[in-house]
Amino acid sequence: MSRTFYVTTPIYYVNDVPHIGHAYTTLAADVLARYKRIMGYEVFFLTGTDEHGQKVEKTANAAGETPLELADRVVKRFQALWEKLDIAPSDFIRTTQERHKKGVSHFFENVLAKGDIYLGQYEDWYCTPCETFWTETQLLDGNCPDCNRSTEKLKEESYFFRMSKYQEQLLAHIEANPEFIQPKSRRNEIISFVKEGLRDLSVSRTTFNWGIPVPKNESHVIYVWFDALANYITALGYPDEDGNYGRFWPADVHLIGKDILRFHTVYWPTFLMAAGLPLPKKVFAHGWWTVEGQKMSKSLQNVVEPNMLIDRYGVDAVRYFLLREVPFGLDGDFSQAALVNRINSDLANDLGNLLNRSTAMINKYFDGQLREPEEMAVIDLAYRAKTEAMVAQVETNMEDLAFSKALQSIWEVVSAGNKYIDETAPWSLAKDPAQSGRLATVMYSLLESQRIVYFLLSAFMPKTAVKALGYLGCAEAPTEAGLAWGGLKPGTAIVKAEALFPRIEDKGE
RNA sequence: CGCGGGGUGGAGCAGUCUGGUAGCUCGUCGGGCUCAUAACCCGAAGGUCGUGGGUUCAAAUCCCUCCCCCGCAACCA
Repeated sequence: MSRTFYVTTPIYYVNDVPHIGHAYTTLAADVLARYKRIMGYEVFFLTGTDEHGQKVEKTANAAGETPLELADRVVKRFQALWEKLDIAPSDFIRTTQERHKKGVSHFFENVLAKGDIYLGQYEDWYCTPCETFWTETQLLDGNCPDCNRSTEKLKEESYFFRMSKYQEQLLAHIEANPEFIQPKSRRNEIISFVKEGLRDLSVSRTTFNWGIPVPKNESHVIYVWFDALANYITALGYPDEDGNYGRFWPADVHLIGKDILRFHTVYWPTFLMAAGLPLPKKVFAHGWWTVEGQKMSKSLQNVVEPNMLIDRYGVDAVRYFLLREVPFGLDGDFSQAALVNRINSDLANDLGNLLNRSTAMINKYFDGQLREPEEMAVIDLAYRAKTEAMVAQVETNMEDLAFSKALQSIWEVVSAGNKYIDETAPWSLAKDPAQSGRLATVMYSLLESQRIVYFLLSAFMPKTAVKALGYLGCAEAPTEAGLAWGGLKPGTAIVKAEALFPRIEDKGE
């Protein structure tokens, strides 16, 4: 029985267009999925779109189209971006699909039947022009915080989820499973939130129609979060126990942005508890990007368009930058200057140049043919040991979702390679025919270390890895076994590499 | 007094739990090398570790005061 791994992104709201934030989460999931596949896991990587809710309904009406037409349009943009980013999900779920609606209805009825959903009265301050309910504390001087007009107390019939009932059980789960909510600061946030007390949650709406109807009471639609969160199981075929659901649930990790932490660590787990289903093993909330030092917002018109970045800098440079620049879990700033800096320094100078000088030398000295290495000297063994240690470090880092650290670990070996060349001075060895065997060993070590580097990098930069491995005469797909030293076969023809990442001279302007 | 995180060389960060030469990346300056994408390797300059006080032989690290920044504070995808 093979090991499985299930990773998800949030499903993105179609009222928004794809930006760097969406790309970030989805990219992280893709890298994790690729890495786990290399390590021999059977991986299911899910992303998709959330298409219900009042905002979608309103936006579609304003644009003179149906909500579904709007969704179809936006879904294409998301899918096109993932393709362009070399992101390859196993499935793409849309909340308007039949499989999802069926699953959600079943999930709702299940909890209803267990008595944890009941019909009651929702009462709060309502802003009629905005068609939005606000809580007492959200109001500004009694007025709507959005439009500043007056609000009135309104009652509406609503189904409620008995969330309060699960407060202690949830707290116990969070405390017994330190890995459940990450990073730790977020975990503390949620613990103190839950300790303040959970109230029952309104899980239906009657003020609009664009959603999944409550079973047997179609004047209500199911609350968007109840609907949306369930995608993680409906995409697997829930409630059908056979197939993917039985195979992949519970999820190994839900990757989310920090803005939707509570929905994933309070609402979702308590829904699952009520339904009697296992909880996801881990929820990881990553940080937020600012852009050139400023908060990303539509009104500032500084929302970073990933398509433009890819066209300008290349897909792998963008993939690398996003995961290298900032520790996953912390906020970071996106700037073109920083991106250019990373490309020049890490990708061109360190990584690409190492491949160039290595493959150039073997072509110059050995006609492009990899020779059998002789006995390794101390310096070679140290370099090899460093390479082998990297594999273990990357494994640890990936387990912690510390993408940035994983890349740092890889770059330590890249740097060690550049230093190794300097210290072994192959150009001197090449001048002395008696040193030919020594030179063969150095060249082998140099290329073999890089082969392993690119095996690991194939999770982060798939296209670059294939290209680089091609120069190294290595066509096999990266596997865990292939991470061991000694994979390159003597006799292999090594091609002199073109620059993987040409330096960028104009600094981003 | 709501809860929590943070303020470290020009920039971004680590180190704080388990006190004892303040470290990394980028940038700057000097040197080396010539295989390479003017790349690479070595070295140097640069910090009273937010403020004030306390504990200690010794504090970025422990305790207290104050200042500043940022999250969370429920139905908002």
